[in-house]
Amino acid sequence: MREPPSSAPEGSLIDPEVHVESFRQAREARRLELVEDYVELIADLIGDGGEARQVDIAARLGVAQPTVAKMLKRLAEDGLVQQRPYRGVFLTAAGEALAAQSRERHRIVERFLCAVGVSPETARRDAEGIEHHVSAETLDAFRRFADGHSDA
Amino acid sequence: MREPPSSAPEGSLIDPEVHVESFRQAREARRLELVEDYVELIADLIGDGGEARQVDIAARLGVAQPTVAKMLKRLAEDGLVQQRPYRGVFLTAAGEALAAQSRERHRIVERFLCAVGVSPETARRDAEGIEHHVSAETLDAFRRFADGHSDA
DNA sequence: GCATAAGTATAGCTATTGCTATAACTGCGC
DNA sequence: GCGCAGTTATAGCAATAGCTATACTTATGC
Repeated sequence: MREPPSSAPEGSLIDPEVHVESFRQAREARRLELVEDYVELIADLIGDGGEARQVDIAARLGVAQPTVAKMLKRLAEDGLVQQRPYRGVFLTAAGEALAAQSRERHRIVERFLCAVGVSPETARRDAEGIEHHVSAETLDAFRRFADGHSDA
Repeated sequence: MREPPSSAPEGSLIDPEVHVESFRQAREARRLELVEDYVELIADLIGDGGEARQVDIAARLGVAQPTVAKMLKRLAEDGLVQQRPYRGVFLTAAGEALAAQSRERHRIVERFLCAVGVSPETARRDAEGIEHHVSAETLDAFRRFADGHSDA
């Protein structure tokens, strides 16, 4: 009692393959969000005070210290950070690279939001979530726009 | 060997409370993402073909059918959908409301991305992830911008 | 140098979201 | 009305990300 949807979609539904790909991309981004947040924050903490302690990371992220410890173990397995027991945590070359990239993207998104009229506080908070879902092409458009409207 | 960070932040670090709040908001958004995606998709499927079957939802989302079944049970517990065993799934009034809101937000974000010069395909894919992290204020800015540049 | 405070590690729990495999049910053809 | 194909339900597993409680290590003060 269902006609094959081969030719004419009768509603607002888009191509299933595109749909799947969009969701797949969103899931993938969600998986990487936390990793990027951690690496970005560790880079900031090291840049600010010379070291990144678990308690500081936990306080910044708003989570408990064991949660951070577990995550750092995973980041170490992924080769992004290096940790010495009971000592601080450092970024590997790969970690530095990812942090730099994340920070740059974050900065562009935040600046862009301000450029389109969002208040600085909201821009900062929304950028934290949006940055992970911005593709290279969109980031490029954001950068161009922000550059062109930096003082409007 | 660490001075108290009471007065002057010497690096690029923002106020810890703001930091925590940003991450908390991002985590909260992440928790709601899936729910909104499901409800939005169910509304689309019903609007398109009159019914939303688990296999169709699974095919669109790119996940397995049992994953959908489990999620629908949760949505039913949350009062967003109503399901009859071995029959289709329907949206409750609350589900309809959430779907309408999600769809509207999705539409605005996608339209906005196109307005700033992103290609339609990329706009569609990025919107799927971005929409969940856009606050009311930012959405308003997006809408204003898209309305003013609909044909530029 | 020893006690205490601060920071880190570990154990064990929960919830979420994905999977595969398989059982149960519906509806259709014949 | 029986069987088979399609659909849904259920069971059980894994990974992730959070938590509390507690043990361990380091560093500091005296």
